[in-house]
Amino acid sequence: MDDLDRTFLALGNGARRAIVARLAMGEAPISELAEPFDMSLTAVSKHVRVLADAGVVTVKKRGRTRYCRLEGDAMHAAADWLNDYKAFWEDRFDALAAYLEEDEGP
Amino acid sequence: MDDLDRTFLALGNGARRAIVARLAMGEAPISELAEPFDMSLTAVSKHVRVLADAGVVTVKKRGRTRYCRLEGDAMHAAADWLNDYKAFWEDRFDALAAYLEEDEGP
DNA sequence: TCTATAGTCAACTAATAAGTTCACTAATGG
DNA sequence: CCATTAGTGAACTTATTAGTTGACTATAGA
Repeated sequence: MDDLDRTFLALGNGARRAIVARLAMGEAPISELAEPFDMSLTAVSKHVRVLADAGVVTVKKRGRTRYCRLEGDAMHAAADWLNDYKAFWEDRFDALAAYLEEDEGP
Repeated sequence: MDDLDRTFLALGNGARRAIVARLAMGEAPISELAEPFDMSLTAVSKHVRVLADAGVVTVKKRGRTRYCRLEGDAMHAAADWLNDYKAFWEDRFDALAAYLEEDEGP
């Protein structure tokens, strides 16, 4: 499994995307991330680990609290991958053809 | 499981992303998609089904052949979701703050 | 020091994913 | 008609995911 696999799989879950959305507003402890969910803290902690393994978030311990924050790089890579196919939702097939010929393709 | 879940999960596999890359060059039958893989046709057929269930590709039967082609909408939605967090890889936290205040947030 | 808080770890269950093989259907071409 | 090609379906294995509970560690605060 490669990095992109892990990133896309991490984002393929609504709870984890909600965590990402929350962290976009600023770092937060795991227990705070867990509040909106009808789910054990353990379960949320596992979701955070999936995001962390994918590099989408980093976790830092201060005292007894683990603070999570969003890291852009993994999502950037995923967005870059997707954007190679922009032509398919923008009716710019000419641009895609040009892109594909320029190199080995996406 | 919602649409975005299915799309991200579908893309969270290298073989399926390779299929998407191939289809960006034009539609292709499943047996042609299978050629580069060291995998049974049945397995590739299942990968195509995962992509189709996510709306990433459509499959049309002509004669005994199923032609697959890329559909932009699902990937577009995924790219849109990711682009809401662009500020995290572009050091434009001001822009994100503005975005988050403008409405309910991402 | 004692208690509450923050979170992890281990063990378990139930569901889903990724692959296989084999049997099958449906269309093509000679 | 017959063999080949294209692909599906069912049954199976193995691994992973998502969640649970209960016991545990570590820190904070009165």
